[in-house]
Amino acid sequence: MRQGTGDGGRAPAMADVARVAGVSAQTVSRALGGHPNVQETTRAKVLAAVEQLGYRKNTAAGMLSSGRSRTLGVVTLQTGFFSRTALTVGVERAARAAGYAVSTAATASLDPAAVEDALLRLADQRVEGVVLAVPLIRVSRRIEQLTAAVPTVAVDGSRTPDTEVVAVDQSAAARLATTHLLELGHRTVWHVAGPGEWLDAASRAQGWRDVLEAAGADVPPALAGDWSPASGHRAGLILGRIPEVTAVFVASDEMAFGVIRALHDLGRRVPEDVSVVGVDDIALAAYCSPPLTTVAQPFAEMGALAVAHLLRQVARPAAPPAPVSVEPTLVVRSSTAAVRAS
Amino acid sequence: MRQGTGDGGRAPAMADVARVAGVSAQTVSRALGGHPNVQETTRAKVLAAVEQLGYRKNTAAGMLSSGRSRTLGVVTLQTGFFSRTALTVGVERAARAAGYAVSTAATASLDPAAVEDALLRLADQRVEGVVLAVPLIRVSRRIEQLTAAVPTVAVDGSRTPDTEVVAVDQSAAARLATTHLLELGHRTVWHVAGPGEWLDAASRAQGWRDVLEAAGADVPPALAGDWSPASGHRAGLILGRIPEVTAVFVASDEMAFGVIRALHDLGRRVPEDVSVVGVDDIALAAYCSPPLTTVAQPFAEMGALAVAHLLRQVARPAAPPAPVSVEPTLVVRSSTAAVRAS
DNA sequence: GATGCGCGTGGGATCGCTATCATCGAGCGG
DNA sequence: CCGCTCGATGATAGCGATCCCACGCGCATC
Repeated sequence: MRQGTGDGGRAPAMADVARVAGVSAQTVSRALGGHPNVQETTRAKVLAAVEQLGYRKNTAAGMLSSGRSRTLGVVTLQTGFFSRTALTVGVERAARAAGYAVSTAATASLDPAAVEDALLRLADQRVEGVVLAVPLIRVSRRIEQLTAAVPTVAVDGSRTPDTEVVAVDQSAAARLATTHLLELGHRTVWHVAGPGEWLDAASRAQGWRDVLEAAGADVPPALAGDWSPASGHRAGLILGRIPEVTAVFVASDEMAFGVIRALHDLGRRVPEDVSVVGVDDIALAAYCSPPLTTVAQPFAEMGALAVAHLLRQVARPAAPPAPVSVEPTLVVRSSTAAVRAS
Repeated sequence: MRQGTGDGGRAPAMADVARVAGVSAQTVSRALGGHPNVQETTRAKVLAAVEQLGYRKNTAAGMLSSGRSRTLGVVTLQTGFFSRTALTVGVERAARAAGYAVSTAATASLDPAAVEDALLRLADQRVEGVVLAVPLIRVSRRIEQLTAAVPTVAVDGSRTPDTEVVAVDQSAAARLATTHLLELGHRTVWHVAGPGEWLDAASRAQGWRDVLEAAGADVPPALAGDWSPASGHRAGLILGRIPEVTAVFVASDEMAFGVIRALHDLGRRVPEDVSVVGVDDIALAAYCSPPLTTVAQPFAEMGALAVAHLLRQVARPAAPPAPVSVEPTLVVRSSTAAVRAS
């Protein structure tokens, strides 16, 4: 009747299970740990005792004893950005499937000290691998040490000397968007970029510039936002006042809607007067007005890929870092249109 | 020169710090644990040794020894819903401020078995409190046991016998929205609800119905969505074909934009022909077209409040459960307009 | 028939910390 | 000046799992 939870007695330990099953604690450990050399009948007895007592392994004890935590860490930004959430979901799913727990450490800023702090919190938990889902502006000596001490995968293109990289090719995303706009007949394409410190933002700007230059088009100055719809709106208020602006590539969907709203406020229609392309393909992209042409990024897959790399590295620490690039895809909706023959 | 990380030697333990500081391990423990009865000079010596060795406490060992984890758990849905992300951020910030770590357990569905699994994962980590951020459809016997075993706060209005509740008054949110529409002169208000299993959705539907009945207005049948923009779009395609629909209260912003898109597809203008109100006040609400009138919910504050309750309960287990209700606020934008005198 | 090997099992020792109790000196009223 | 309390520190015993080693057994080998 003593069920583990409920009465006052402390939770059952492995020794209790051993007693009930009529074996040693050692055998219980092996049976539960999936070791090969345990007789099937013994394992069954152990499992029955576990069931009866409602026994659950004490992870702290296991960790202390074995030194292994079977936990992966994620360093992420303390924001509701769609991309980060989507990625974390992918990481968690993949990790759980591999029998690993996931511990996330959110950092409030990209400041090296804040990132160090997040890494330290993960280190305290003795995570066996880390997914770095923040764009590192500056890599401090301390960050290098911390990422060198444990297998680490960066998912945003930033890297430290000992970091593997699994990232969407942001430059390719930008080229996809810019090329699409040029093919629609636009003379050139303007750009609303993300914050300068984000590598994603820089790569997108670079891809955009490359395509324009290759096509012999003018390269207008890029405006910078902070990923927020409000910053997109501010940029849009500027672009909307420039008559020759007919095509804009915006570095994120949320900013893109801000841009569209501003254009609308200024009486310029999308896509009739100005075509707009975003990046991310958030759920709302297809349902706001107008439905947004955008570049989709496979965040969940990236999370899964990052975990796969991590586990490979955990299993075989000698494995050499091999950057992996995931391809984005263009989703054409109604915010882009061919230039009218005027 | 041996810095903890870096060379092959194992990480420094408390005994190493003790040796360097010239005191006993026990004193190191006390100094680091913030105990009162430690001389200031001794504490300084210990801190210096810690700094020199790059020592960090082994949380697993501490947990095993003391039985306390200084960790709070969050049970959440494995989705990118804005509300859940925002809430988790609030929880994390508040917990960290109180010196607690946060461990999240995502569940893929609302199925009791899946929720049990998430709770078990948290129990395995010996969390000292749990924030239940999932709307419980059905509370299994097992869930009751698990939530009774540890202080628990539900943040969505669902509850088990031993659960405290910190929730936004969803019924009030619905009344705010519905009243706003009636005051604009609409004869009645239609409703696109969330999934039937969600208590939030049910409360919003109830509040909507209450206001209509109190005003002596017709209560049209409610349509149900699944929170996704796509489901809002489907509902909108139905509502848009009914000529007498002039006002719609939608249970979430994302669905609201789906509804607006559908109305637009059918040639009905928002707000000229139909007024629409959403719930949540997501970042995009102000920047899509038209800017959405919506009911804002203070998610981050709720997270902080939940943590406060939890910590109070951890400190004083006898404290009686006291449901707390947080008030939502109406944000009027351009998706609602007075009925034209026709 | 002794040797050796592999398998299934049990018996400590151990991980790093905290709780508990013991100790030792300083301050103080009687 | 004694015994008392109280504050600061040290020694010891766990917490609950895993690791390494030893042990007994059956079977193939020479």
